[in-house]
Amino acid sequence: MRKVDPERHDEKRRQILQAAERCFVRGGFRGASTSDICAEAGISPGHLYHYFESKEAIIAAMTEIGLQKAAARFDGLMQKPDVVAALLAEIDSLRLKQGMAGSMLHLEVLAEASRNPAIAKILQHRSRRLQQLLASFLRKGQELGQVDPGLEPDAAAAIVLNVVLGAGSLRVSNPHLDGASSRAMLKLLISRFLTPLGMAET
Amino acid sequence: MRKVDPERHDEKRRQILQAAERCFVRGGFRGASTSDICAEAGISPGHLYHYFESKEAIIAAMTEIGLQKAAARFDGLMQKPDVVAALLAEIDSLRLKQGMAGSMLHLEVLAEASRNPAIAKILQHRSRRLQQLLASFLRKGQELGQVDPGLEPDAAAAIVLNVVLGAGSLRVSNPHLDGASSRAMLKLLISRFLTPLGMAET
Amino acid sequence: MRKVDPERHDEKRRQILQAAERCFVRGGFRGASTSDICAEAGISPGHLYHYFESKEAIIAAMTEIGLQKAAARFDGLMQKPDVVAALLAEIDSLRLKQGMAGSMLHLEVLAEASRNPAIAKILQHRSRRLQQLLASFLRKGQELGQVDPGLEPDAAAAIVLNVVLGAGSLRVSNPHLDGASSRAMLKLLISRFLTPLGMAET
Amino acid sequence: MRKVDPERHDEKRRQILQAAERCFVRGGFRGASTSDICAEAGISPGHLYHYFESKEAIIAAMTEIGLQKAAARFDGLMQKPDVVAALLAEIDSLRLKQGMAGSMLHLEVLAEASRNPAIAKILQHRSRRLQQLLASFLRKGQELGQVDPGLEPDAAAAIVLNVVLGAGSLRVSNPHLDGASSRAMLKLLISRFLTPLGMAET
DNA sequence: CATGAATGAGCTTTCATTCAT
DNA sequence: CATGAATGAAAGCTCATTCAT
Repeated sequence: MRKVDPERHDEKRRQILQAAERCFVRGGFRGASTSDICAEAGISPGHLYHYFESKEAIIAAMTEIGLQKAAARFDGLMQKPDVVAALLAEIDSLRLKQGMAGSMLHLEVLAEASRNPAIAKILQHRSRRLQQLLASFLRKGQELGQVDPGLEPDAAAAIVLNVVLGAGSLRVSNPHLDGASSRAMLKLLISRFLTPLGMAET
Repeated sequence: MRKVDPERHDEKRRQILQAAERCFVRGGFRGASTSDICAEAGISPGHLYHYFESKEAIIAAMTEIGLQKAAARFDGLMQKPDVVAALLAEIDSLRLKQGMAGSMLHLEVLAEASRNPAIAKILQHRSRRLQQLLASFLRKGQELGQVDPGLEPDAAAAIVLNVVLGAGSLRVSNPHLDGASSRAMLKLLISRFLTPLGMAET
Repeated sequence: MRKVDPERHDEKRRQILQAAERCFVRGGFRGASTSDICAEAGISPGHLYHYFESKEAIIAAMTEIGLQKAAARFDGLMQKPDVVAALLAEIDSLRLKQGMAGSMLHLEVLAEASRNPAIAKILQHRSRRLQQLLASFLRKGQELGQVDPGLEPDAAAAIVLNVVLGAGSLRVSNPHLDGASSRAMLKLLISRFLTPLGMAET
Repeated sequence: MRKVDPERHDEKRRQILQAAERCFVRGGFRGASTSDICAEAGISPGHLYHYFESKEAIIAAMTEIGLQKAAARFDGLMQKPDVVAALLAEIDSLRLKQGMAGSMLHLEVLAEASRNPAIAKILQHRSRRLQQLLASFLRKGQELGQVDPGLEPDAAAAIVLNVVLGAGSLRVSNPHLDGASSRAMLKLLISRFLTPLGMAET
């Protein structure tokens, strides 16, 4: 005799977010209309507002989720013994798993954040967390002699994150590019940046 | 009964594009209306269509111009004796000169291209040119022993270009970041990537 | 298997009407949504329709109640010995007790009635009752020599009622007006209108 | 070769306001949609916003115009020799000329002003002007011995104005009322209020 | 009795584009 | 060349009401 079923509510929210994601991938944040999202989610136009206060709230929720997922992945990395190798492996998996969708949405988030303060705040907050995670990861690597101790961990983490997350746009400007070789090149870039000078190259 | 003066026409086009740029920086491609652009350019709403077929044509023209400018800058680099040093200097000047505007517009172009085939085509065409330019530049560096001969020039050029152009989004996700130190970090990243293994670090 | 308890039902109806009144004072009949009313009454949106057929039924019920209350007050006046004095005292208490709420709602009722036949009917029916009450009151005053015998009681009652009930709008168009002095002025107006010509002024 | 024709623009604005007035009389400020107004004015839905910033701007403009017209009428009164007689004559003409429309709109304005600060401001500003006009009118009457010198002109003006403007709602709550006799009653009310005590009644 | 998910029409407003002047 | 009036589709959002549970 439960009055409210918060599980069902959350489940529906998740479904709507997934529908929204598909629409946003197709047309971007501005290009996808709330009607599109409702149609994709199989609900009526007004009902969307039972679950989200506004279209912007959907964008915000999706931004949050996207970056939370990324953080969860990095959390997993912290357990691996070889820091640099783990990071390089991560590059491979990042690119493969999310396909185009993730990259495109990340571009959308960046573009939106550059003029929408609410989204900017979420992006910055989550980015900071990711960087702190990566920085502590790098520090561990420095202690183990796997990462160049001369690198300031926080600034290095910011740069590495930006490069890795920005790699998705390679496909946009160079669709003809060979995925494997550009991924290899990217790993080489990161590897040379982080590896202590005296060490041999993989 | 003066004929259409093609110079005046082009001059006006340029003015409108500059006005459009200001509007797009403020609100993005979708967020800026043609009326905004007309107001900014000091012309009437209808008159815009004497100079551009559609709003998309404006976006296309601006994408072209933006990438042409970047190409022109790289052209200049080709004259410098030390290839890597020139590239690093370029990173500094890139960031300083265009400020936020350039980065934000580049994000817009990428986001737009990821779902608008017309813009994608322009972006890809111009990117290819830029990469060819940079690749031949790298090849020259390899001949002079300034660039690691093991790097495949085309793939390396793509990666380097992506990293440099994507650096603008650092400011979006990390507004608090110290510009100088992140610029230094970025230069170190590029330098370690390109420099032959045996050479000392700057 | 308890039957529907009509007392509980009526009690709930009253609670909802009170909640509705608060909402209508804030935003007017059109400006307050049924959801607002439900939230204010602490019930779920659907449950409202167990107590009222429609939003208009709530408005109608409130119109009825408001005018019934006014009638009850006038009923009390009928017992007082000095007719005009009782009426003037009533003016004071009317203004003080209902504050802004009563006036604003009366304005809403008038505005709504001017285009909603159902509400108009209620308003007219209840107004007629009030006027008959006041008219018989005036007749009594005429018999006692306290009210000018030359005044036709029904028409005079209509005018006096309109003036008194309309006084609430003074605060809307003149918020800076001194309440006491305008009340005094209003009492003078009514007093001079009703008092027989030969009699001295209070 | 005039570029803009402000006359045409103003003429169109006036036409739209007239169309809006008809719609507002029918359904009130909230009940009439912008689409209704556009249809009534014979323009497309979007084009309304060429002439008015928002629906509220239309309401505001109409409020202004309505009260300006009232002020213009009162201005005319200032010329008449017998102050009270002129005012009474005005009551007759007021009621006849504007028919139901004026009264209903005035009710709308009052109801709207009671919760919309922007409209309240306009109403209060214009009301103040009207009252100052009427007050100076009354002062003149006092000098000429036509108005009771004991009345404080400003407060008296506020009351008289409220009674006269509020008379329109008589028709709403008493549609069956005889216009002539209630008008006579109203004039008697005003006359007894203003006339010096010693003077005979008309 | 009571909930809140669900509907769908309708709201105000924006905007790229066209066209008579 | 240039204007700005005009269009009409579509946007995000609200709301009275219904209904399965």
